[in-house]
Amino acid sequence: MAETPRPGSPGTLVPRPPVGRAEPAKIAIDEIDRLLIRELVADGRATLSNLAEKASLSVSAVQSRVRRLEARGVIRGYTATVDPEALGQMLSAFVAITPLDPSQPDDAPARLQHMPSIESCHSVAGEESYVLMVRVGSPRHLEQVLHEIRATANVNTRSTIILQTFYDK
Amino acid sequence: MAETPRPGSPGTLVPRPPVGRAEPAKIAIDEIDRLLIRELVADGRATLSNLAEKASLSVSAVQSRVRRLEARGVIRGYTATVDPEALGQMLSAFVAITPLDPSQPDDAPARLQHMPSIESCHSVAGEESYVLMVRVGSPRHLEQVLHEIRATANVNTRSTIILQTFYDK
DNA sequence: AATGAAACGTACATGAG
DNA sequence: CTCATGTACGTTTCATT
Repeated sequence: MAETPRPGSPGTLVPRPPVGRAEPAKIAIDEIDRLLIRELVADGRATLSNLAEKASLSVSAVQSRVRRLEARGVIRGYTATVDPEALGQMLSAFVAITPLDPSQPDDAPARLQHMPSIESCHSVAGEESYVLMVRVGSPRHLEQVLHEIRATANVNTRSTIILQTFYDK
Repeated sequence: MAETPRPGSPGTLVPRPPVGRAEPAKIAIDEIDRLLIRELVADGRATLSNLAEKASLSVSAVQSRVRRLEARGVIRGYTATVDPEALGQMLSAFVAITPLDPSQPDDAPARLQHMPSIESCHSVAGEESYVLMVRVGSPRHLEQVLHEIRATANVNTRSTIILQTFYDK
């Protein structure tokens, strides 16, 4: 195959076409779908009739779209949003962890999954290997959880205490 | 007031009573409430009858409890859980930011709130001042968002790319 | 606080155009 | 996708314990 003329030769700092939005979209998700999703994120208990009104569509049409979005996994499910502090989880933190022994199989996420104080677990490209979001009742409780994390997954931890959450859409 | 006898004198490493759960609990949330919350987190569209069955309670009893939890703000609301990748947000990152000019009023969270790529914003006790969770379509898009964050809030940024999310309860 | 029943409203499913 | 129909069900209210 012939090489396409380089749109910016190596070493130049000339950027390529305008950014726009990356649109990999395996299958089509149109504007109506996006509207329905927005509404359902705003109110997970919205009825089909609610949605139909917002979308200026019939209930049936909305129904099939929502079912399709659910089937495709675009909509994963529905959940109640709970105030952690109301449940006594007064302290939240990001906990970045690094395996101590790189020669051993790294199954930290699996080992930690059962711990109820761990809300999420991401593997990351950065100084550490994983970042956890942890919610506990008190500093004492955090200490205990950190000990358990270290012992369970054989990792170092670096914690960043959350002082205030401004928004979490 | 007389000083209470020190339960562990300064300098000792003797811990105090067992950890248990910190229970600040302004008002009572009993086990049934917790069950209802758990069920509603698992399925935000669960009906009162569903919940009544799980709790072995009457529909009316469940109704008043759920309404109370909502009114108190324990249950903040209901939302659909959406797969970010299905919506073309293929890249997520933690972005830690630090104000460049400490003498200026720090209103970074307010300034950034309008940006749709920013999913959450926490102020933290750590090396940086805030940690954002950002979702974008591509590395190019991330670059653009980072520029906008820096320009809008007059901050430095340090990004940690999320490679994979194992769980996010 | 919880129960049970009664009444109401409507959300949802289905099939035709 | 719209429209129309019928059933089922979720919710609300209230009297009672």
